[in-house]
Amino acid sequence: MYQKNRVEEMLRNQGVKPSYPRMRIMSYLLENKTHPTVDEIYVNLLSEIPTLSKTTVYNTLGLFKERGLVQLLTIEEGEARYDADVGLHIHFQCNKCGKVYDFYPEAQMVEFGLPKGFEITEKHIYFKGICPSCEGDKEKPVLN
Amino acid sequence: MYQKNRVEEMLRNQGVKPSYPRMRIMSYLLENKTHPTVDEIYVNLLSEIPTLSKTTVYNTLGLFKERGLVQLLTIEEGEARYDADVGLHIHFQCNKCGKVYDFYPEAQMVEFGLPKGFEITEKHIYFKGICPSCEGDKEKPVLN
DNA sequence: ATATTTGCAAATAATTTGCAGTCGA
DNA sequence: TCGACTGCAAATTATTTGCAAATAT
Repeated sequence: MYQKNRVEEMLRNQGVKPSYPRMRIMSYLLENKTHPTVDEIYVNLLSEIPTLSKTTVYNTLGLFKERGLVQLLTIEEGEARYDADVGLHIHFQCNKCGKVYDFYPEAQMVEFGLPKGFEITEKHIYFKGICPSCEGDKEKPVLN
Repeated sequence: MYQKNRVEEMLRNQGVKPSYPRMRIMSYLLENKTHPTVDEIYVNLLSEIPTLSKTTVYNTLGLFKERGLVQLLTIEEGEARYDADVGLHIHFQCNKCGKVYDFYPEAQMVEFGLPKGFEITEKHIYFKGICPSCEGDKEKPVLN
């Protein structure tokens, strides 16, 4: 469980005013490491923040991304997922259940070089396949 | 320039009937290694195939992907890009001009392992940043 | 003639925008 | 009070779907 103050400080550190919706959205991301979509965040917070609008969720996540507080995952076509872990790690999405897993490889396993002149600001590694719990049947996404 | 017969054979090999639109779409991908979006393919082929519809482009690319003839890139949010090179390589997208570059790293540089039980069918590596031609100003995407 | 492919138009889904109301220093 | 934040509704964009017409074997 993240302290309210801790989250507030995170936001302030990046120049983001810690309004109530922003605090709750950041807390949600920190407490639910499930790479939620905008809609998942919206739906789940709506019961606690009845006045919340999806526009605010979009605005807030866009702002967080700009300030480097979150990562935007484009692993799946047609929907944006957000991750409060901004460090380099591998995302694996199961083609059957749609769940996204995290893996933290040894540093030397992800050492790639690019020619001089390319300034890298973001690195994303996405794998797809079948996860152990879905092993057996190889159908396409069912997403519950 | 790809031989008509060569493309036809590629499609047949994967059980795809080589209709005229399919041949042209595959040729476009083979000749324009720019990771085009559905719309780019559609617009560019329209002058040569006036009856072409976007539905056909969607259908065809979906079929190609199913048969492993092309790769779907989700490097950018909100639009699907397609790549006829299905081997593992690094995609770098410039935040300013939006162009997507390809890099072919040494095999040992992209050796990552996952726990037993995860069956991997696709690997994608996406980098973002500023390319040499856009060096100097770090604005956000302009996309021509 | 029969199955497949194509293409229009409508439907859906995610995201963005315009703008008015609200909140906080 | 002023600028920033929020939220509704409408607009935009990408993609999918239903079905009829065209095509090919």
